[in-house]
Amino acid sequence: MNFDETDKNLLLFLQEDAKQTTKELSYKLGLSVTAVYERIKKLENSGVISKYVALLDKHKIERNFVVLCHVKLSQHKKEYVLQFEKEIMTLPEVTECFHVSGDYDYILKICLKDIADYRNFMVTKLTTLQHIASTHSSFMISEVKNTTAIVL
Amino acid sequence: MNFDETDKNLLLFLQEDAKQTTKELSYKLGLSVTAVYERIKKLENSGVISKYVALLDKHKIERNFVVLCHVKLSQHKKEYVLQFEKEIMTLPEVTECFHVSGDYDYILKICLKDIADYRNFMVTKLTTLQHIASTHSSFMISEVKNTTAIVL
DNA sequence: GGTGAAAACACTCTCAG
DNA sequence: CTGAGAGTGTTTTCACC
Repeated sequence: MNFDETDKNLLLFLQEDAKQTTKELSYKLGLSVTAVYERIKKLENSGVISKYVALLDKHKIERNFVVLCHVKLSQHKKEYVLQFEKEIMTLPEVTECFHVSGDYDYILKICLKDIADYRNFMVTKLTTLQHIASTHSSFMISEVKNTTAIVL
Repeated sequence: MNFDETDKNLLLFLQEDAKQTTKELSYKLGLSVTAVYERIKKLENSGVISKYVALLDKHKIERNFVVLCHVKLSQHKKEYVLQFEKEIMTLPEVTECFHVSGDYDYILKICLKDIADYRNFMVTKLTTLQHIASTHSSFMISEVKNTTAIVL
């Protein structure tokens, strides 16, 4: 798909605040309401905009103890990889899990209440998974930048 | 703040799809439109719901080359830390940056088009920052799980 | 806490140009 | 792309359980 400057600006506005009305956006973009409406529908229907979501304040819901956990598997057999990934999917504490290159196989982002919950999670959930060779956790000290928006 | 089961379900629904009407939500929750409306307003006004955003498909916008980069500073002087964080904030390619405990000081998530853009970013942007001792990058092979929703 | 209804308003969506 | 109109959802208030 091809994006002109108006599309790029529109996508940035919607990534910052999805509850703006087409009227507000039409003013910011210098277009008519209908023109903006049709551009948004095109971006939605083509799948460029995948979904609209509410973001929560991690402090207010007591999930601001964030851990980035590196995981290494004992073997890279297809069966082991698939089983590990399947089990990770079911853990609500794990909000992100990326299969990566390098010393470790996976990097997980885990959102918890405090270090007691972290200990509980590691002992009763993560380390009970099969085929894990080792893990290495980094605790988040502060969130320097954390955006869902991608600038085009 | 205190959340009952209805609030928890409501927050989950809104984290999955923020464009649902209060009518749809009232049906799913077994409440009246007014009751749902007032709960949502309360969650918005208290800051539990911090914002509503559009999420984009990284493949469709050609930013699906994701790198998780570990950065170590040469010294932890307050001045160096603040300068590094300030500069990171201005880089649009960096969508997330966490100050963490452990061997490295920061973990960054960087979204780019391809490995050529990665090379360019490292050479012309990241490694030109002051006070960086070392970096270690892991390329994302696959996204096992990537959600913005936190289950309460 | 909750319901249901009514009214005013704003927005979405379609259509002719 | 624009402007206008019809349809729909939002928002508020109210009496009441």
